[in-house]
Amino acid sequence: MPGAAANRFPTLQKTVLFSELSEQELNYIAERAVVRNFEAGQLIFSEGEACPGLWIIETGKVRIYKSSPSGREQVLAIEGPGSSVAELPVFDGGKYPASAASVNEAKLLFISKEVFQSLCLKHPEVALKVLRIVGRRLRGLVGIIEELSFTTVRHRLISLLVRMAKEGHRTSEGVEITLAANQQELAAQMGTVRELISRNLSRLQAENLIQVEGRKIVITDLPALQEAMKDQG
Amino acid sequence: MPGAAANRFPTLQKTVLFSELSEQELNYIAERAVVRNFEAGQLIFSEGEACPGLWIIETGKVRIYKSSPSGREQVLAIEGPGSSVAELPVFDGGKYPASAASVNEAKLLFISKEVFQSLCLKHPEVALKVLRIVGRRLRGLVGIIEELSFTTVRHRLISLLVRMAKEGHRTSEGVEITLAANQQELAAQMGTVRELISRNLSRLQAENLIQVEGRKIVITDLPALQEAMKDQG
DNA sequence: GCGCTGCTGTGACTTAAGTCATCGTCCGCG
DNA sequence: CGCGGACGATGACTTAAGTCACAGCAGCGC
Repeated sequence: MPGAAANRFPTLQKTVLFSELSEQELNYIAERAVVRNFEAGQLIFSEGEACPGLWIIETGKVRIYKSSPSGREQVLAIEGPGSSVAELPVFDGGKYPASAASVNEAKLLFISKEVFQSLCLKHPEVALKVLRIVGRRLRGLVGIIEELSFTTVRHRLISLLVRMAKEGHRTSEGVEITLAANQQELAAQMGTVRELISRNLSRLQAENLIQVEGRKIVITDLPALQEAMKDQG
Repeated sequence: MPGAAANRFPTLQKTVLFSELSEQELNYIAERAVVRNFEAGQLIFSEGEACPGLWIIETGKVRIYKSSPSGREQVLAIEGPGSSVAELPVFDGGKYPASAASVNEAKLLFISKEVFQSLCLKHPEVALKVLRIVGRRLRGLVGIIEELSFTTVRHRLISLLVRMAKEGHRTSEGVEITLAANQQELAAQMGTVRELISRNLSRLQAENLIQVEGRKIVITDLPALQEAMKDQG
């Protein structure tokens, strides 16, 4: 099936993990990878399951999260095309530490851990790449811990808005940004509940720092918003 | 200095990371490693500093932690002899994501990232070992996030006591354990403040679940203690 | 013994977080 | 048009977390 392999080729090449491999090696992987399609919100794997291999995202976004017995969720990361998911449990032989689900419609490649491990042994650069990626992931987790442990929901929300402001577009009123998700999801991303998102947005609006119109938010006073973040560090 | 190298040899051999290397290779590393001694509580590196290499613990314990502007601390991990510290930032070229300090008197080996990276390229098994260790670390961090995000201080404290109970020794009164650190440090390990540790210990005692005598704690009713953990999710 | 220091216990209080219930609005669909 | 579902706002309340201040008590040095 060289045809099928050729189809997957462009994705693999774009994948950070494999960017330095030769065409031949990419084909080797492509022939051994399995494609799977997921519809929006579909579960990819669950926390606690044995981990048979790793996933490469071809299209769509994937949400990696923990859920509590009481139904609350904490998002650990959201990954997009070219990223890999579950690189790590592949190596220590343990279970998945968290669950993953597609955010929207998504197409993923699955690579068994045997194939991947032998690839790492043959091409040590790949292993180093994995380490680099995992490094980024670890930084992300440490950041979450820092926020959970030291800051308030208000602080985390402002922090998100300020980060988004960098990519929003300026208007005469201020910087305009659009929330990518509903409040339930935002809450999961900052480890709290929906109501607190709603309340804090209202409060920021009452303080004349932002203007909320549905998911569109105009940051009317960015400097003051950043200042408000420092207040209760 | 073959003599100096020989001195470091036993440690390297015991190090999880290098357990599969030949004597020759261990010597290669030993000759390029630098020994450094730290007194109790001394800073090894600070969050945000550039990361010139990784550390191997020969003796003593090392505390990896984040600190907040207001002075609070959150412990991410405590590592003992044979463990490595800062394996990860070595690879992605970034800064240290957290700080590290010796808990007690400690002796560490320092290996520059150049030496270590070339070692990984020459011996892919080492890279896989690193990945395995990093996997464990990542699980630890995810566990902290889960606790911070879903549970109360009371829950975390009970959880710690129950874990320690496995290694405590039985008496006629119950299982006896000894806290390894003062309350300030316990608080840092569970991401809270000293007062809450004190209060929660008192409360558990008032509920007849434990008996506190300084740092010695007798768990008089282990099953009930475990039950109390389930109560508030 | 005296005073210093580090550690702990606790009261009194403030504030953040979370829960529960309710209501309104928008939107799609039969 | 009217119904239902998803989403968001919000009031009322409970509880956990954190802050501040202070007191008590071992242990140590002089």
